[in-house]
Amino acid sequence: MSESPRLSRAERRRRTEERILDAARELFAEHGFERTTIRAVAAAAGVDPALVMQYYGSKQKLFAQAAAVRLPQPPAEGPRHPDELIDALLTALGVKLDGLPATSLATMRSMLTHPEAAELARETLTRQIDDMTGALSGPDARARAALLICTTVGVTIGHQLLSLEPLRDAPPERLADLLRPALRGLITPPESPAP
Amino acid sequence: MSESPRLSRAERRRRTEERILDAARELFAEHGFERTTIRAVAAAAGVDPALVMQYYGSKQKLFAQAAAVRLPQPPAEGPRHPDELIDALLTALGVKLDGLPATSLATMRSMLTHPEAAELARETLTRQIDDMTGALSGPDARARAALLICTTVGVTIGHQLLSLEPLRDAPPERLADLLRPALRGLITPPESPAP
DNA sequence: GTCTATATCTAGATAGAC
DNA sequence: GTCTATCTAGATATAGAC
Repeated sequence: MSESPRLSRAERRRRTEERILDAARELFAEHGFERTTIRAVAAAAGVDPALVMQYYGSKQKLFAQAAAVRLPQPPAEGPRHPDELIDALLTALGVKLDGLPATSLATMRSMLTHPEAAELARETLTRQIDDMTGALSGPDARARAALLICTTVGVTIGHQLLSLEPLRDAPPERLADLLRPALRGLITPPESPAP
Repeated sequence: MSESPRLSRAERRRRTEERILDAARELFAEHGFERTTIRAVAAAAGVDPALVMQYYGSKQKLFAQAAAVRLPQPPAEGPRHPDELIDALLTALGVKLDGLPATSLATMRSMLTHPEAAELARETLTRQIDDMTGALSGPDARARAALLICTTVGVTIGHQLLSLEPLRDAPPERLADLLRPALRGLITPPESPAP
């Protein structure tokens, strides 16, 4: 079981930390903050519970690390073509792909019941809304942006977190195709035909 | 403080039970299952914690009562006019109005982290999806119905549970108007112009 | 550095006094 | 019938042995 023997102490420690964090992410993503125990995380990572505390200080801090989202999208500069926007949306929220990263799922899973996760989610979503707002033209851009983001959130929840059977069984690309006209309905400025 | 003195014992008890249930609904809706304590419910209802147990047996059972949704919409018979469907959707999920009943909020708040709430939510949403499916024509009716429901769920979460500022500040009717084209994009059968 | 053992805290549930 | 007091379980967090 022991890996290559030439691993520095620091390297071994780094790997253990990472293993713990990965385990935490998965459990937080699956069960949420409250129902995930330090013991379970330790067991999943194959370490002692005390070690988890040693490394991360508290359950809160462990969650903060596990759920920290490194926003990967600074692009969204100025208005773009609607179809690009739609694709960006579908990609960004992982509707297209088979699943969001555990990091995002962890935040999402707990955002309705854990204050810190709620704050994190609000910040992330607000930022996404702001980016999207800049890309929209016409009246009520900010509200429309918010509705766009919330739509993808709702679909993600139904698909990834609740596993609603009609969404779970449908191929992701098909869902993306079905969603396109709806998203376009929010992207197209209201009360004026498409430009 | 004592009410009209001519209240039968049974009547007084009934009112106390109701007061407890109301308090439970609000706290479950606001904080979720895990973070709501029997003690807090009792305090909010102005009774002793033991009384809550006496009446409802367990926290689980109290939650089940508080979150039990009496589905108020058997209508949805056969296909209708798209605009009617849209209005029904917007009304049903309380986007239009100022808020959902605490009962529904309680279920929603906990559906991502509490297994029983998740099951309840799945049943309710699946039923709504089924009703909606029957009202849609064209291919992939069930998937489109699911996307419609999830959209309203996402907006409700952003609005009522996360209080995203762009949604919180916008008048509900305005949001409804902005959502209409998007919902229409899912109601209109794909790959064919509007009938 | 790692783990055993334990302290402490919180909350659900219960028993018995009034 | 109502409440005080308590029991119990489960979890975070810590102290100290190895």
